[in-house]
Amino acid sequence: MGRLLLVDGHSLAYRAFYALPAENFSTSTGQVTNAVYGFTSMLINVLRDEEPTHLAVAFDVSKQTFRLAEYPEYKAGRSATPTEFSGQIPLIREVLGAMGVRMVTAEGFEADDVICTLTRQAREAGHDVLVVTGDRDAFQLVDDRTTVLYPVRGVSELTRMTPEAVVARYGVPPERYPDLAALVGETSDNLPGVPGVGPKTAAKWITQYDGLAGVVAHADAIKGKAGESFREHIASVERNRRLNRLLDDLPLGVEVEELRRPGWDRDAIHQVFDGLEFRVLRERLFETLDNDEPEVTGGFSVEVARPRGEEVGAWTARVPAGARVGAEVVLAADLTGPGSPARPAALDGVAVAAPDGSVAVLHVGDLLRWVASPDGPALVMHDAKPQLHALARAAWARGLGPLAADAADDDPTTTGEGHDGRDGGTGGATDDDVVGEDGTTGARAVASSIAGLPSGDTSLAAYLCRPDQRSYDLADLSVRHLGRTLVTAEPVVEGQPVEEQLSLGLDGAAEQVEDTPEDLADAARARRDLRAGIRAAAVAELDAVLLGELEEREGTALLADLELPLERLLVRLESTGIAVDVEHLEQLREHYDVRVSEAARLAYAEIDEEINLGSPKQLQRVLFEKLEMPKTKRTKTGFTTDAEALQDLYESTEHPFLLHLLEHRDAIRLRQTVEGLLASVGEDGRIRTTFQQTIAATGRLSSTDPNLQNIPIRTEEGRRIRSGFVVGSDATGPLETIMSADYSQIEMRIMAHLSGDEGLVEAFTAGEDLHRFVGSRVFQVEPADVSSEMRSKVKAMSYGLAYGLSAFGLSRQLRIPVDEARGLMDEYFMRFGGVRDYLRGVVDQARKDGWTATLLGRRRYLPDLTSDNRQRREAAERMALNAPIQGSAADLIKVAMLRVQERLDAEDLRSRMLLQVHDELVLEVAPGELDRVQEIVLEGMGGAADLAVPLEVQVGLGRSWFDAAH
DNA sequence: TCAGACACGTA
DNA sequence: CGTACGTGTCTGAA
Repeated sequence: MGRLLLVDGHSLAYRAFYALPAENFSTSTGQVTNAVYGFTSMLINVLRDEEPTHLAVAFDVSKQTFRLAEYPEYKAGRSATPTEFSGQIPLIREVLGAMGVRMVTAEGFEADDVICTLTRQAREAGHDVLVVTGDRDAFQLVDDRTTVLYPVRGVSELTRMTPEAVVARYGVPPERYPDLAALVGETSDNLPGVPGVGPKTAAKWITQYDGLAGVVAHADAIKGKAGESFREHIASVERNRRLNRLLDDLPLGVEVEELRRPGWDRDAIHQVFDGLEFRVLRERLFETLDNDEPEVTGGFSVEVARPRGEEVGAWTARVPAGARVGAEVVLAADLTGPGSPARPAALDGVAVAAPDGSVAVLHVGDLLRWVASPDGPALVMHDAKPQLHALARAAWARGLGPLAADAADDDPTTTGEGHDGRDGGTGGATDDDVVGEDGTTGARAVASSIAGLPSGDTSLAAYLCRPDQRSYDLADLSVRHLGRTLVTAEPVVEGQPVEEQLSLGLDGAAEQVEDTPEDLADAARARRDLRAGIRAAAVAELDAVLLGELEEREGTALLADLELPLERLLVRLESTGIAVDVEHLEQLREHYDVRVSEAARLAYAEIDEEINLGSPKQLQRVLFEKLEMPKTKRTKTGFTTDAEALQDLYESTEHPFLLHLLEHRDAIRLRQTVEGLLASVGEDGRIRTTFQQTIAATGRLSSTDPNLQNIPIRTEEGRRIRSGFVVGSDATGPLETIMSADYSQIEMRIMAHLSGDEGLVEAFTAGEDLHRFVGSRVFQVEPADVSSEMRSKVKAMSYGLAYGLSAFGLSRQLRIPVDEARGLMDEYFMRFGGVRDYLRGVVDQARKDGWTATLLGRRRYLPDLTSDNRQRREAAERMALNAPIQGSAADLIKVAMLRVQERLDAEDLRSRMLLQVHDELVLEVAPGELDRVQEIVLEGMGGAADLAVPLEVQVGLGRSWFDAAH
């Protein structure tokens, strides 16, 4: 089932022509291009926003139509088409030709009839249809699966005409629209309507008499002047109706399937756009195209060598010192194999792809020695963090001891030992020792070489280029940026019969597989080598392309100096983990469990039945049907039962069920949180999260598996969970305390810095409570006279501003009238005009450039800022307001993390960083190091940037995360 | 079994 | 009709 986009070429070009000032759009040769520009721009927007699968543009071909034959005055009286316009039609056709868009015409008919016919065909084929036209006759096509996008205000905005929208605007359903138009007339077609009859009257009649035919039949019954006028003009009304009926049975000789969106001819587009001197438009077009399936040429074909001993040096010699090589670890078995969720896999070497295209799988020891040597390469990986974990485990397991990059593993039983059995099972080919023939010499160099890996990471590079993408899958990037498919065998999965897996082979082609166990194991290993080899080769090529792209976006330093070092630091945070008091958590679970049962029991007693309290559907039945409570805010599937709504309901009904329900919700959630944490405690009593570095479009980290960035803190009961995160031990012995350090009001400080607003800057240097200070300005009272109510209003507004909050939103949040909210905002902007100017400027700049930027130049691209769809556009505007602020805060804490770790390492301290929670760092401090660590943290965080306002850092200490909070 | 909707925790 | 996330449950479709 697809979506067909049909565009009325003439109608839109015409609109564009009159909407855009010709003098601003002409090429150096004097060719006027305003219509071409407006038309193309609109088309790109619609392609981007609506993502049609099929596409055609209809044009009128001749003046001689059946309508003209019936009514010689049809469309008469139009002023002659200016030559500046008609001259642009061939250019539009050129653009469409280059884009491979099918153009459809029919001799003797209008574009509307073509569109109507194609609409019918597409509907019969089961497709949805979108029609873009400035001709209102098309409204008759609208139904639940056909939408007309009708331009308003030139071509800058399109109105979505659904059946509901047609009814709302004209008072008649879409199929009756032509009846209405026949009565009212259509000036642009020179079809006069009934004098004295406007849309209101026409709609009334049509509804009353069930259509135009009924109106005509009852003509004599219609009273008044309008009725009289109608009777005099019945003939022309009926003629209008004949003329505005669109034809759906033209012999076009086109099948809908032929309209499937074609592959793009990039060269042709470049040529045409060069001629038209469209620069920005070309970028927008390619951005849109790049989001679609690009054309793909061949795949990668590599020969994978497995050099050993002497052969290793021979192979590595082909790589110049410092050259960038792609690398991908070869796992002895897949991580996702059945029954082994997230179990560390053994390493069976590392595939490396040399600049000359040759690929080898090196044993871990050989690779690390090579990297550590003076003529070692620069390794580039894709999503290096999990691979670095595997490498570090492998090195540890081979007797190298904890690595600098991974010094926290103090329990060898969790580090990847115990996979020997599997190695044996897949061929017995275990890796050789990291330590070479020359004994332990060089082990230290090898260890530090891992600490410096990787030199590049293509997933980070891709993320910095386009941080809004959902995933940075190597195969997708390869298709998008290299135009090559990544055909790799799926890794052999543990737990499934190897024979079955291998019989499929690459590309599903049968492979020659002998059936001795040794042969099967060799074949499985060869497949894993090939897979990793192909990926390494892709990484090497992708690296070059993405570095170029990143350079254009001025993000090279961000990658090299921030994200890559941070990735290495995150490896350490993740492998360190944070200690938990399991006993405490187990007691807490029991406690919450009692609360859950008790709340459920009381809730059931109130309603005399045992429903599933976790089912919004069942809750809706009980609340709104059984108990007949007032309806709450609508959701897609009914009425909301969220906590805020339940609280409101309680205030109006005082029904005790609601309290028990809220209590149940709260308790069940806390129990779930604790259970999740308990489930992820490792054998050493520590919890290890995974920090995602390429997920948040603003540049923040995120935490998963478990998420340690959303541990409760707001409620007393929830905070008890934080007491379960405690100070632990390392290999040397127990550490002393947990340290929590957070930035206070980081986002507001960034706002002050970026806006340069004098008042706000002063607020941070005045030594007064921020919100009290702001409140005194807004309400024009002495700071001491700012009431707590004033303070909380101002606080909500200040933070809301960074999110693009509207007066409406503010009124809803504060439960005050919209007018009061608006007054509050006006007053705020009056006092802090710099903030207003800044916020306005951010959106304007982003619309012009296409992106926002943070303090460190991290960009976020927001193409929807020019969308014709108001919802999308306004959503993008709010993102544009927030991205520089949230993103700059993310920049700062990342810088701070690196600064802090740099000092901890330089001074060889045992204390270590455990968690990052957006504006907070959690550390574990070793005995005797407290003062020094506190200095380092205060200096590292406070000095992360030199802003117009000071960066204030609060530090707390305690045996648990709760105790360390302040 | 999977995706979407809902609800809710954090900054 | 306030940004950025992750996780759990329920539900209906596949």
